[in-house]
Amino acid sequence: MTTMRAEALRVQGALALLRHAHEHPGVTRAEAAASLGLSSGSATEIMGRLRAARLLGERAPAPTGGRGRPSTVLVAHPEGPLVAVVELTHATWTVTTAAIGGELAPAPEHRHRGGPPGEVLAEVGAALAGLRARHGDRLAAVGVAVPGTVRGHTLAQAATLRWRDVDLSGLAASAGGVPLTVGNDASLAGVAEALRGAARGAAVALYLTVEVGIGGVLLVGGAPVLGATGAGGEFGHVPFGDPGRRCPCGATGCWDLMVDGRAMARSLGRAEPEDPRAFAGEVLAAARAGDGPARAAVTAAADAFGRGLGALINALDPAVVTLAGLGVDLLEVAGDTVVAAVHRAAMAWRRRDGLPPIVPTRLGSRGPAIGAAEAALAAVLADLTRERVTRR
Amino acid sequence: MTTMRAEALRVQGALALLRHAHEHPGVTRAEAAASLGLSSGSATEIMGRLRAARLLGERAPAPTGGRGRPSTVLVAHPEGPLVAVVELTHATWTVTTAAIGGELAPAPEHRHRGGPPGEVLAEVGAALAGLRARHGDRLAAVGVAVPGTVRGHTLAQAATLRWRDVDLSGLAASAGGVPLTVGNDASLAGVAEALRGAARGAAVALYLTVEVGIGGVLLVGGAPVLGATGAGGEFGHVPFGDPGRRCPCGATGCWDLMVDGRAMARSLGRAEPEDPRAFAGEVLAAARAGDGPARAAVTAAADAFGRGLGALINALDPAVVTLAGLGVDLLEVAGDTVVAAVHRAAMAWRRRDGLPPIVPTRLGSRGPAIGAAEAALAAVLADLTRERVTRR
DNA sequence: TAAATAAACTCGTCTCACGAGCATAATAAC
DNA sequence: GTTATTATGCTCGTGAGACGAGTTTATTTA
Repeated sequence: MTTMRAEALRVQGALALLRHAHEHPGVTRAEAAASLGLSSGSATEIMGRLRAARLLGERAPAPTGGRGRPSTVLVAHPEGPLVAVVELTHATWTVTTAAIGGELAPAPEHRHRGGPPGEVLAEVGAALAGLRARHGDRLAAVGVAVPGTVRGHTLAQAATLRWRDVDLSGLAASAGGVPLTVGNDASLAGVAEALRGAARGAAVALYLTVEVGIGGVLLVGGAPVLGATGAGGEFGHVPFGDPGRRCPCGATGCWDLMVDGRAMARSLGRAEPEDPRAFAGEVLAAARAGDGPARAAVTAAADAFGRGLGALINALDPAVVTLAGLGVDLLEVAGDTVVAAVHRAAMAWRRRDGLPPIVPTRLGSRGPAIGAAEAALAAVLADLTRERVTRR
Repeated sequence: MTTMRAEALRVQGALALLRHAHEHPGVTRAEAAASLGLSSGSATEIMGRLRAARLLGERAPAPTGGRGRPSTVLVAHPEGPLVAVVELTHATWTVTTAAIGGELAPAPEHRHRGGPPGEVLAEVGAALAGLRARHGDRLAAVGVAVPGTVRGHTLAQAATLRWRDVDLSGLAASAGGVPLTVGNDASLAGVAEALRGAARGAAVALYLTVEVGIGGVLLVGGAPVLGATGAGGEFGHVPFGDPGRRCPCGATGCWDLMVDGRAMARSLGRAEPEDPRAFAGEVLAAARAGDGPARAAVTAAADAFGRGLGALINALDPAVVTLAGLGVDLLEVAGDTVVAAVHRAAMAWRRRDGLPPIVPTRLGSRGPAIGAAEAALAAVLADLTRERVTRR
């Protein structure tokens, strides 16, 4: 009866190399060994074990042009573990796979009719069963990104889908009973941005996405700060707005209400739009085309957005702020207004020392899926601690 | 030329036991081995190495009353490493030591006249030199808690001391050139609360202290989220207050202005007090004694405090909120008001699911010193990764 | 074709943790 | 007071991982 600690210790070196290869796709064995401080002998030994365990493979390098024996490139083992990645949006679903290294296999986007959960989940489940049939035991985990509040394996609330308390653990069963990780799309996109996007390497990063309301997450060392119940990152429901205005969330003055399509409609004297996201798109297009009232509405939203951003920068001191969704548009159309508002809201000494850069997402709409893949792969790597990665 | 990775791996088991003993003072060897999953043989071997390295010792147990051979209690080695702990407040300084396990040696509190930095630092430096003379090489690090903004080893700004850009690295020299960790007093108190106080074990905890303005820190897994420049936790400068009111920090509407002695003075129609902290104390005493206007002023502050708290709970979703300073008084005198305001500011589903407990600090005024000791000891433990903890 | 260079492989050695068996220190039962 | 019971600590042979010196291999340059 060998204890877990010993096993964990044993595979430490192997796991370190595996993690490094995952986090630095395309790295050569020699580079990896150097940055981990491994001797070439140890690297050989560890690679032998990882190859035998079907975790990591090597391929011939693209010729570097330099002298000396070329080093092999570390890649996912061709028969190595895969994770299934499910991305659910208010109108589409996508199922694909990712291997160590994090790259997503291309996959088609399916539209759904926004019906009851069972209908959509059946389709997704069938796709997962297909992956299971194709890849068998290689399928090691499922990562799911959903547009709503997540608690454990259930989607507690998804306003755009009009779903409540939907249990997603059936998806794990469809994929053969493998571990399941479920996350909010914005949180996962933030993770992706911190691991492989515009916030890579930042010790503390803030990710904010504006669609209908504001979603976001604080990332510390690439890990999302999800809070005690997994519902952290509700920055939209901090009262940076008009204290007299009641939010559907039950609080008043929420920042949410000042930034999105609903706010623009109010600025323009219109009724609340059916689809605030689409409405915001129209207003932004008009503003880009030079329409005066539209510009004013966009500028007002940009100002409110920047004011809140400045306050969050005061409180959290991120090294970088990454924006997605309408945030990118506000930055493009009224970047000066955003920056000026951030400036005004920031503490004086922060202005002097330089505020963090505010940059658009680099992964765009693939963020949630990439983040879901990372979450699932992290679970797979963590699980290996218990498995045997021994010689032969 | 042995690489670092190998050394790090070698001492892993020893470090794990050492950390466990540090984090669970008074644990027995048998308990520690069980929770780390070590066999009794391994525990013996590791303890042998740790004893030989003068890191950990054992003492005879208090009789448990149970059957069987009693297990020894893990304690800091009597000749083991010590850290010097410096706590600087607006009116006092204290220098003491802590060993593995984190307990502070009792030490007198010295008053200072709030003069120029050199004067006070000379006194502190002399005390550190004294510790160095007494303990020699056992003194392994210095941890400092200061009432102000810290950047690296310099105290960038300390309003109550009227210091700016004071370099503290001289303190390391006084102690014999050992590593130095400097931290903001509120951040360190938060760390202490998370590791050994009321927030122990919480995955995410929020610590807030009200003195003049609001200091605080978010703790994730016991580690402070200090942000990119080390200036995170400025929750007092988030605009939960009156948007028209300008804050000395350069922003407007800061929460700070609504909660402390200055706010109470405004409520009472008084001029801004010289010493807002002392003034707040008087108002609280009057409120406790039943004075009507004082009660109203305290209630207003409690309401503003609770409103901001609720917003922060929305954004960060802590498992527990720990209060210090005036926050404790507000909770005692007007706890109902605080809780009601939190309730109103929280999102509806959070109200339903239960808000996190809001509790007073358990470490009181010793928080900053305990946190400084923890920070310094963490540096010492991290350093051991490179040292040899080998047999004999 | 040979020299230079960089990387991978081989193999003897070291250290760590394991675990089975034995020794020890306390309480409980008689 | 003596013996059984129980939990713990110690001894020691074993296996695994990483090291590093020396050797082999693959590529570029002369």
